[in-house]
Amino acid sequence: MIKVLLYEDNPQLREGLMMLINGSDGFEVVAAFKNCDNAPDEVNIYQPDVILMDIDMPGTNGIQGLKNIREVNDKVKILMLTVFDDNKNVFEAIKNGANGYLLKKTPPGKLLDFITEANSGGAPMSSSIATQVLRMFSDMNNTKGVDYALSDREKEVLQLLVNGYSYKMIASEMFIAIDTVRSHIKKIYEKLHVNSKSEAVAKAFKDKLV
Amino acid sequence: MIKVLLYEDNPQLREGLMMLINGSDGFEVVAAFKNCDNAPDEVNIYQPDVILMDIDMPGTNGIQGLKNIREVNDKVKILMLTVFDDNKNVFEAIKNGANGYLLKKTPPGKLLDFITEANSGGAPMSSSIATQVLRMFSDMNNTKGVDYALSDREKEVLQLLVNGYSYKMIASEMFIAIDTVRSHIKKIYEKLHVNSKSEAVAKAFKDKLV
DNA sequence: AAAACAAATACATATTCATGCTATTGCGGC
DNA sequence: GCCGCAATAGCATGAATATGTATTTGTTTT
Repeated sequence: MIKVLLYEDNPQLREGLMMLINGSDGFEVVAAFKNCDNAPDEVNIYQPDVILMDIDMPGTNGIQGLKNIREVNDKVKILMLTVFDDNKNVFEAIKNGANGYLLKKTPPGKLLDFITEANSGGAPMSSSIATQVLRMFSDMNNTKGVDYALSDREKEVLQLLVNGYSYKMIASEMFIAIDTVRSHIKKIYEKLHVNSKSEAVAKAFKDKLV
Repeated sequence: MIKVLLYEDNPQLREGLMMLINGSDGFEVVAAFKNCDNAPDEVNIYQPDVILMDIDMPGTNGIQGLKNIREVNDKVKILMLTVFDDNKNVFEAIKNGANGYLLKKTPPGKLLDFITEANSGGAPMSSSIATQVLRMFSDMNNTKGVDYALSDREKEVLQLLVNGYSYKMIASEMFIAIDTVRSHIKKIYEKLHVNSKSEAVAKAFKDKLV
């Protein structure tokens, strides 16, 4: 028996979900609330397996509710429910430990599957959400950004700068004279359009050169 | 009719998949190959809607095949197939524009659903994969890491350092004396366990303090 | 072959940094 | 009321950095 806790402000939808879930073998709604202002306490009391959490609720919204619950319990599976697959909320929810993200238009049969899936450690997502997540992921990791046309040697020097090496240390690390280090760094500054070590380091991080 | 292109080195599995897909209404295998050494050309010739791509293949592996195809075609949907849900490959595949990631143990009926889902713009994933993706995502964005107990003022100074300001500029920006800037920075260095501006900047980025 | 560029080295100088020590003020906790 | 701490400020000194100019030696491109 999977114990479900429900947070949904719309009375019709809340009742509908309760009927659906309670009417299905192996599922049970242990409680349902119209806001998650006291979610952490309620989770403690009812010890659900899975929580269905609406995103848009008056008072404490779903994301905040998620955070509050996660502060006291990182074991219960939390599925976020929303009307729109808007980028920002998806991102926030995932960051804060949601186990899945479903659109409200998910058909009832599918919803029960998703609850089961979450309960057994899966990460159910409506397909449009999954697509977004993959896109965010690949965007985030493919920034390889601007090409400053640094020479190999200059890249080496920059790498060492980022590691916090002084000119002197770079010189001995690379077996070259300190004056050579200077000229490399000057060239790097020109190419990156900066004029200090820390700016170069910052730029290296921002543009994922390292 | 969804046109499917198949890359799978295991003859039994390849035949099995062909039979399954060709035997189902609305699906058709346009071609099947035991390696993806010439994948880009083959994609051009057969114009499939969806590609099922095994990860572990002799010669060009699935990830490399994915990259090669994506260089000439970013429209065709590519589903990666694998025996293991190993972290590194999932990550690589997603980065390089895979549309979904399925375990080979996916039941046949489900597989057809997944192909349909991919074809209509979704991102089908076996649930254990989806769980991994979410975890990677949240790890990556929740590093809020170590707490160095910087005071508010120290955080301001660090922020300006990261922006490439000199002590003098920070002083005038914050309306304080340059010696005060020094004191703050000395304190920051102690707290971050560094001893130069660029190390502090690097640490700020690494530990997502900014 | 000439031109362009990368890598290495050298010297000079002004500015900026790192570090030590000291000291005042104001605020919150005990 | 005393203590600790954050924020402020000053002074001194040696080390590191930024910038300009110049030369030599290979490699690659045209």
